Amino acid sequence: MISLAGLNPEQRHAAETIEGPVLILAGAGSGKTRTITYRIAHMVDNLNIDPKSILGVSFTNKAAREMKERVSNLLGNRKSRKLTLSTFHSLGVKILKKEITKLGYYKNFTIFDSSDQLSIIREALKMYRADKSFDRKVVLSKIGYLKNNGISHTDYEHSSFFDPEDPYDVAIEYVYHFYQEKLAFYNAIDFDDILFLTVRLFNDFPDVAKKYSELFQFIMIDEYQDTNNLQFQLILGLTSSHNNLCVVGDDDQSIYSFRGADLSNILDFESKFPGAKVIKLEENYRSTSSILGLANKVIEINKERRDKTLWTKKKSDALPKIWLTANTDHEAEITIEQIVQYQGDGMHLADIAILYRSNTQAQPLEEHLRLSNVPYRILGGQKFYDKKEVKDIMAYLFVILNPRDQLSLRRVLNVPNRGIGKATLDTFLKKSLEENITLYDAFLKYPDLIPNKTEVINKFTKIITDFQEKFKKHSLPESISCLVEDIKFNQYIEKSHDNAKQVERRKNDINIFIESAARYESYNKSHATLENFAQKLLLQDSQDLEELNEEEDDDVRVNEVTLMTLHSSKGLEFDTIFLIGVEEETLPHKRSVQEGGVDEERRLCYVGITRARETLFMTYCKERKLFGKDVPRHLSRFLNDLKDDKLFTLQDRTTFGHMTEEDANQYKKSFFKNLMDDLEQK
DNA sequence: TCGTCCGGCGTTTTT
DNA sequence: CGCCGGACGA
Repeated sequence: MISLAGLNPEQRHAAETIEGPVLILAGAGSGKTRTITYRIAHMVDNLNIDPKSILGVSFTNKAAREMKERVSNLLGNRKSRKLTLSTFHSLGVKILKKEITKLGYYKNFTIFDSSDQLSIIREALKMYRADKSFDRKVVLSKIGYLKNNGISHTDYEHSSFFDPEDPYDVAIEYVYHFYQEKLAFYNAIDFDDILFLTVRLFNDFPDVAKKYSELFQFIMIDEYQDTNNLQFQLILGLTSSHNNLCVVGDDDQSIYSFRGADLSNILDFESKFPGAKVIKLEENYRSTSSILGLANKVIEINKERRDKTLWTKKKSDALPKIWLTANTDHEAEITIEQIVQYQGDGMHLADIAILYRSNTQAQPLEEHLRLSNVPYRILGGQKFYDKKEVKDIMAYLFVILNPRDQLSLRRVLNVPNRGIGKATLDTFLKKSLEENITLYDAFLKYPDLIPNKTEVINKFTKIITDFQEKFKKHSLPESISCLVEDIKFNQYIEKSHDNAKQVERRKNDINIFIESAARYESYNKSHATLENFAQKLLLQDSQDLEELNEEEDDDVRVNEVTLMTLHSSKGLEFDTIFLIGVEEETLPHKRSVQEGGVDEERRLCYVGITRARETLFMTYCKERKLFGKDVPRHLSRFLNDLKDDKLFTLQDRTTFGHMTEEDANQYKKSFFKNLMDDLEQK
C-alpha cells in the first residue's frame, strides 16, 4: 500500500484522479515529478492496475530514466519493470520496428541525424540548380515544420502551406520529394519521420492504433506544453479506444516553439478533451518568496497564459541582485569572483549554476573559471556522439546493419583513406543509378568497374560482410574493438592529427565507446544485439556513455559549478543562480524580437529565475563584444519594466571596480571613521 | 586525392 | 572575431 499522506491536497487530488482526461498544471517547483510518480505507484499498488497497461511519455531519455528510477523506489523493481516509461521517439521506434513494413520500409531502417539530413538537402538543392542560394537550414526546418503539421511530400503541393508564387516554396516542393525518395531508397527515416510515420500508421491502419490503445489503458504525458501537432495526433491515436489521458505541464515554461511546440495544446486542453478535469499545483517548494515574487511579476505580463500564481512558505527579504557590468569580460570576472568568495565560505560548487541565453556566452566565463582554478562543467556542449571519430565508428555499425544506408556508407568508404575518392565514388554512383541498385550492391556486383580499384573495393565490402557475421557470433565490445583494429583506425587518428594530446583524446573516445558497448551488453545480456545497441545510439539514449563520460555518482555530487543555456536548465534547480546577459537583444534575443517571439523569451527568463532556491544574481553589460565589435547594451525589458517595484536591487558594478556598492559604502564609512579617530587622538 | 585559402555568417535545439 | 564550407590549386 502506497500512502499519499506526504502530498499536499492538490497533489493528492492529482494522484487520485485516474479516469478520463486530466490536466495537471504544475508550476515551477511545485513537486510535479513527485506527484506523477506517486500517481503511478498509487494506480499500481492501491488500485491494482496492471503496470503493463500504463504508458508514461516524456521528452528526454533523462526524464524517462529519472521517472523509472523514482517509481521503482516506490514500487520495487518487479512491478515497475512492467511499466512503459519512454520518450515519444523511442515509443515511435518501438512501434515502427514492429510495423514499418506496412509502410513499405525494411525493418532494419536507419535514423538520420541533422547532419545527414543537411547533406541530402545540399544534394537536392544542387540538383534543383538553384541560382539563388537557398539556405539549407531554412529548407530543412520548413520540411520539419511540414511534417510536424502532418503534410507529406505528396500533400504539400495541394496544401495551404504551399504558395506557388513563392520561389522558396517551389524549391522546397522539389527538395521535399527528392529528400523523401532518397530516405526511402537508403531505408532511412529522420527524427520527425519517427512520429510522422507512426501517426500515418495509426491513420492508415486503425486496427494498429486500436491495438496499442487497448494495450495502454492509462496514458500520462509529461512536459505537455512542449508537445507539437504530431505528438498530439499520436496521443489521439493512443487514446482512440479510451479516454484515460493525464497530461502534466506548465504553459509558462513552454520554450520550444521553434521545434514546433504548440502552446494551444495545453491552453485549449478542455475543448480538445471535453470533460477534462484541471488540477493546479501552485505551491512552490523551491524558491524563496523574493525570488518567486520577481518570477511572478515577470511572467504575468504575458497574455496567452493560464491564470495561476505560485506561492511559497519560504519567506525571505534577500532581494535578487542585478549587476551592471562594463563588458562581457568584466561580467565574467565579477561573477567568478563572487563564486570564489562563496567557495571560500565553504559553499558546495554543485549548488551553483550559471545560466545564459546562448552557448557563445559561456566562453569568457570558462576563461575566468580556469584562471581562478574553479572546477566547472558545461552541460550540452559538444555531444559525445557528435565527435567525428565516434560518428565514424558508429557509421560502420550502421552500414553493417543496413548497407542501403548510403550516407553512412559514403562516410566510412574512405575512412581511413583507402584510395576510394570522389572519382571512384561517382563512377559507382552512376552505375547504381543506371541499374537502380544501391551503391553497396554496385560494389558487390561490379567490383572491377574500375580495374585498378578492384582490390580496394573488394577489401572494403569484405570488411562489411565479415563483420555482419562477426557481430552474430561474438560479443558487441569484442566485435567493435576488432573492427577498430581491422580498419587500423588508431593509425588513422595518429595520421590525421599532429597534436599528441588530441590523438590521445580521440583514441580515448573510441575506448569509451567500446566500454559503453560492454556496459550495454552487461545490462542487457542476450538482448544486446548490434541492432538494439545501434537503436540506442541513434536515439542518443545510451546512458552508459554519459555515465562513463561524467563518472557520475548518485551519492557524491561532484564539486563543480554548472554552466548551461536557459533551455537546458528547465527542470533543474540550484541554491544559487547567476543569470548572465539579461540584456535587450540577448534576452529577449534579437531574432526573437524580430520574429515576434518575445513571449517565449519572457518564459525563458522566467524559467531561469525559477531555477534558484535561495540566491539569484542577474547581470547585464554596458557593452558587449559581438562579432568583433563593441555594441552598447541595455537592461532587458523583462526587468527594466519592473524597476520601480522593489523586486530586486540594481548595482552599478562598473564604478566601484571590484567592490559592490555596499562594500564601497562600507569602505568609505570606515575610511572616514578612521580619519575621525585619528583626529580625535590628536 | 588532399590540403589550403578565402568569404560569409553568427540563437535556443529534449530526439 | 572565429568557424565552417566551398572553391581551387599542388
